[in-house]
Parts: sequence; structure tokens; C-alpha cells
Amino acid sequence: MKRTTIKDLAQALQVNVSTVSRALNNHPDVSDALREKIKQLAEALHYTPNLTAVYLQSRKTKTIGLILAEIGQFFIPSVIQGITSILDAKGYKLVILASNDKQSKEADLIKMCCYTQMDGIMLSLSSATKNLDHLAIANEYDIPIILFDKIIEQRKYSSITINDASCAEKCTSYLLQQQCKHILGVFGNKDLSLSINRLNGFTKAFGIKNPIAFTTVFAANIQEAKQLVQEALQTHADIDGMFCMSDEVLIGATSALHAQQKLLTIRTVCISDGQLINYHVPPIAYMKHDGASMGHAVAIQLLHEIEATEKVEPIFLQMDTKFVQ
Amino acid sequence: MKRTTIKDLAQALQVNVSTVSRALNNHPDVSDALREKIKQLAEALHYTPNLTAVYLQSRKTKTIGLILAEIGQFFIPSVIQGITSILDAKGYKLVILASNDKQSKEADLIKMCCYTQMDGIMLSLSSATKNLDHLAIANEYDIPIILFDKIIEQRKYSSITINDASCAEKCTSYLLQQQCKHILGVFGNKDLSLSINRLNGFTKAFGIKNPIAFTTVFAANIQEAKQLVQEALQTHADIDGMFCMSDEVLIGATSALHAQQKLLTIRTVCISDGQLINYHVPPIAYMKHDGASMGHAVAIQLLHEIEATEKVEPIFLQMDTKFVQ
DNA sequence: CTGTTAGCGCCTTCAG
DNA sequence: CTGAAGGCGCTAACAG
Repeated sequence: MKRTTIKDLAQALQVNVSTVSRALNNHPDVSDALREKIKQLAEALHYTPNLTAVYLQSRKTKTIGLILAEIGQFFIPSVIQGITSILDAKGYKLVILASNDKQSKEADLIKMCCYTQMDGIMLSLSSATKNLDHLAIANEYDIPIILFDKIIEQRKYSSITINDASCAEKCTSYLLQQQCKHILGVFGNKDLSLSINRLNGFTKAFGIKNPIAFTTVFAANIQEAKQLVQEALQTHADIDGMFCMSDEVLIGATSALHAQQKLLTIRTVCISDGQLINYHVPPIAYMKHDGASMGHAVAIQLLHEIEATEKVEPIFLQMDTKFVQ
Repeated sequence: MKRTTIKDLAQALQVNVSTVSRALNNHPDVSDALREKIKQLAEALHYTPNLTAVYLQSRKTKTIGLILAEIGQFFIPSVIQGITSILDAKGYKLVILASNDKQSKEADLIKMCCYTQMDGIMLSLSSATKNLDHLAIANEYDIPIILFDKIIEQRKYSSITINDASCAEKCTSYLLQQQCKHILGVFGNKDLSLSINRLNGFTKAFGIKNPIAFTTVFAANIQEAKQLVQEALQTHADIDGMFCMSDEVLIGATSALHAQQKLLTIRTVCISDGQLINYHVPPIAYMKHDGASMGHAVAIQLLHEIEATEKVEPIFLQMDTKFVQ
């Protein structure tokens, strides 16, 4: 079907396209009578603006790219949910891009976002990414970028995370309060600064002199987590507490506990988005890493930077988390 | 930064824009020498085509809308992964749209896809959707739609699902083979035909005359599944087998089993995407509902319909699944 | 082989 | 208040 255009309306009403354009955009320089007539006809003919043309003209696309290293992570859906709930209301669209944790792909996607005129980019870094040189192109194109969740320390782009170290520390302190004597820390991919930050929080909880034993393992995926925890449990029969830095490693870890009949004897805490974990038996205390509110925050900040008339200073937000038990 | 355009290149080289356009698009009507010169300059000036302009001109956007009723479902990330892996290679972008299981929102999003010139739509229906009248607008705009996963029976749009009834039947038969005497069937939202189809497969497994007892519950979410299974277990102490139609209900259901110390005594099967379930203790047999390959299939078929020069007949594909134990 | 012209659909001066 | 003209960046006839 040929779409009706502003030109069709103009022709039908024997007025100029510019008049139609003005009427439709509620420009004051149009008589109320004419505006009404135009709007009615537009309605009748199911006119809808050709947004591609609008975009070309305005040099915006109302489209935002979301580059994800690991789309399969448990809290990603809620992040997406949180983002779209904000973007939808403002007429923006969200394009999902998967870097599959490869920096080269990440760089390609950023280029792609620039070439396709995305208005902004949300980026959760690949574990291999150690510097942000490949984001420079976005600066050239004046496309704001927000880093979130998996980031590296820097001062150039806004970033939104939780306080990884502090979350891990609080979780671990909880185990210490519960009188655990040997704590197993289960972390994710060692290449992620997020893992290192959480590791630092974990060790910090033990204090300077350290009468309590701890063991740590790093697992890049669920399977590895299960494997490593199993081994750790065999090596250290006295482990009586476990901290898991994510839902992913938790799954593997609890599977290992379960297999060794230690589900009830090893006290567990976790940083979790709070979905799955609620159905664990026995209940597991956790620091809630809420994807939806992180998504909100990311979207709001990015829109802010996009719609600002002049360059805004980056912010470096660490979101509040709460401990649930 | 002002982006360099083909006009800039033309000016610099004192040739016409159309020549530049031709050179860049490898049109044969350009001398090799000139083409080289143009391409080199383009490279040097970091020229990249303004795709918005290309889209306006071509009346395509290389963008596809994915409308999801429940973005939080476990197999959605792998579906997205599967889709993007195909689309990426073909230069298409994927826009994620959440209907939050509301038909009115679903209708709005479809309109939106039409207005923003999406080249195609992938749609997993809301549980409230009982007819497809609100898709008619996409026909007017000549935008192909593929239904997948949550669909209703129809012959107008291509659809891709698994064979829900048969999957459920096979799972249930497995329980019967294992000599279960009273089987609990745990289903999702009763409004979904997907649930009803799986229910039909479930009951079919018991055959005409039916010496084996069964009980069924329908749960719209994890919490409800837990609750209802708990109640069922209390009412029917003889339940010794359980079929769960999805990972979601499985989580709630096993949590209930666990709480009542029946994890080891009630044999369980499930239709699952195969991620989480691998880490269950004890192991759970399941029919694998692979999100990634479903995503592949959906993307391939949609691209096929988009790029076809003439109208293609819809297909109604039920994907193969395999039983894992 | 290259240039000219026109147009995709819309918005935005500039006139009147 | 309305019309005319130009342009966003690119492609596609039509000439020569």
C-alpha cells in the first residue's frame, strides 16, 4: 500500500505541503479552522509521518544501541525491561547488539552504531576490554555513551554500576557474623574488573589480621563454577560458608553443594537480581542487584545526555543495593 | 563533527556526486582508476554512508521489531541471541519491544512498527490475544510478520513453534514408563493456547482408559506454581511423578518439592531450554526447547519473506525437539 | 565512462 | 496566515 504523505494531504486540500506540515506539528502560524481540516483528513487517510524522512531531516534517529557482552546473564532481561519502559515513553527504540564478550565485535558494533546514526549507546564491556580507545569514534560523531555493569575505571564516560566491592564485603561480613570459619568465595570471569572489585570487597571483609580462613575460585561459566566448587569442597572439608558473586556462579555452586549433600550445612550468600534466588531451599540471603532499576538509571542518564543542548559532565553512579534475608 | 558526505568527496575530486555514489557502490560504469581514487579519499576522510538517507531512498530500514509478551522468560535471551546472530550477518538490526502481556500494548507496538517502517515483525503473542485483527495494519503496510512460541492457530502468518502437545505427551509417557502412579501436571497461564496444547498432550499420554491418576494445576508465575504444587502435594500424598511445562513453573514446583522433602521421591520431567535444568540435583529429564535454534528459524524465515520479490506462502513450522535424560 | 536532473518525505527559512 | 523554494544525503533514470 502506498502510504499517504503530507503531499497527498496538501493536494487533496489544495494547500501547500508546508502548511500541512505546520498544521500537523501544531505550529501557531496556521488558522484553527485549516488545522482542524488538515488533521481530520490526515486521520481519515491514516496519515502517519514517514519517520525516516523526519530522521534524515533532523539528523536524529530516536534509536539507542544496547551493546551486551553476555546477553544470557540472568539480570539482562530485567535490565532491558527497565530500559524500554523509559525509552518507550519518550518514543525511543532500543536495538540489542551482542558482542559475545569479544572486544573486536564490541568495536565493530560501536562503529555500526555511529554509522547508523544511533542517538546514544549503552555499553556493558567485554571481559577483554581494558581500554576505551575504540569508543573514540563515538565522540567524533557526538554520540553519548553510558557504561554500565561491566565497566572499567575511567573519567570520560558516564557509568552506572552497583558498588561491587561494598556489596561483596557486606555479604561476606554477614557470613562472618554467622560464625562461619572457612568461607569459599565463588567469583566470575577473572578478566572482569567487576570480579576483581568483588574479590577485593570479599577479602576486605576479613580485616587486617585474619583469623578466618577463606578460599576463592573464579569460574567463567556455570559449569566451571560447579566443577571448581566441587573441588574446593573436597580439598577443604571445613568450608562452612560460601559467597557467590552472581546468580550464574550460584547455580553451579549450589549444584555442587547439593551433589555433596552440603546444601544445608554450608551457609550461602549471593549477589543476585532476586528472581531465582527466592525459590532456593534453604533460603539464601542476598544483596539485591536490581536489573530493572539499573536499566531505568541508564536510560534516564543517557536521554539526559542526548537531549542536553550542551555537553554535560559525565556522572559515575553506584546504585544503592539492599541486603535481603 | 560534521560527517563527510558523498558531496564532500565529489567536491574535493571535482566530480559529480552520482559518480561518487556509483564508485562507492561498485557500479560497473566507473573507470577503475577513478573508483580507486574515490574510494581512497573516502577512506581517508572516514566517509560512511548516511544510512538514514539510504533508507529514505530505498524505503527500507534494515530493522526488525521483536515483540515479546514476557521478556523475562528464561529462553528469551537465547532466542534473541539466535535471532541477532542471523540478522547481524545480513546487516539488519533488531528492536526489542515489550508488550508486557497486554494485547492493547501489543497492538500499539505493531502500529509503531508500521509507522517506523520496520522491514518485518517477529511476534510472540500476549495471553489475552485471541484473534489477529490488530495485525491487519501490517498487511496494509506490506510488512511480513512471523508468529513464534506463543501463537494461536491460524493460516495467515507464518508461525514457528515446537510441537507443544507432542512434547508434553512424550514427557508424560516417560513418567508412565517409570511406573509413576499419580502424576502432577504443572502448566503455565491457562489463557495461553500453548498451555492448553501442552495440557492436551499431557492427558493424551494417559490413553483412553486411564488407570493412572493425574492432577493438573495452572500457574501464571513462579510463585503461583510453588503455591499450587505445595497444595497439590498436601492433597494428594500419593503423587510420585511431575511434569512441568516450562522452566518457570519448574522452579516454583521444585521449590515446593524441596520444601516438603520430596525432591528425591517425585520423579520429574520438564520442557526446558536446557540451561538451568542441567544443574538440578537430582538430574531431571527434559524435552529440549532450544531458544537459539528457534531464533535462527524465525530470523531466516522472516528475512526470506522480507527479501522475496513476490508474496510467499506462509509456513507453519513445528521444530524438532529432543528428549534429554 | 561521467554529468545532469529529479525525487524519496519532510521541515524551515524567506516572502508575501 | 499561507505559499514557494531549498535542502537533509543518497540513488536512479536519462543524457551525452
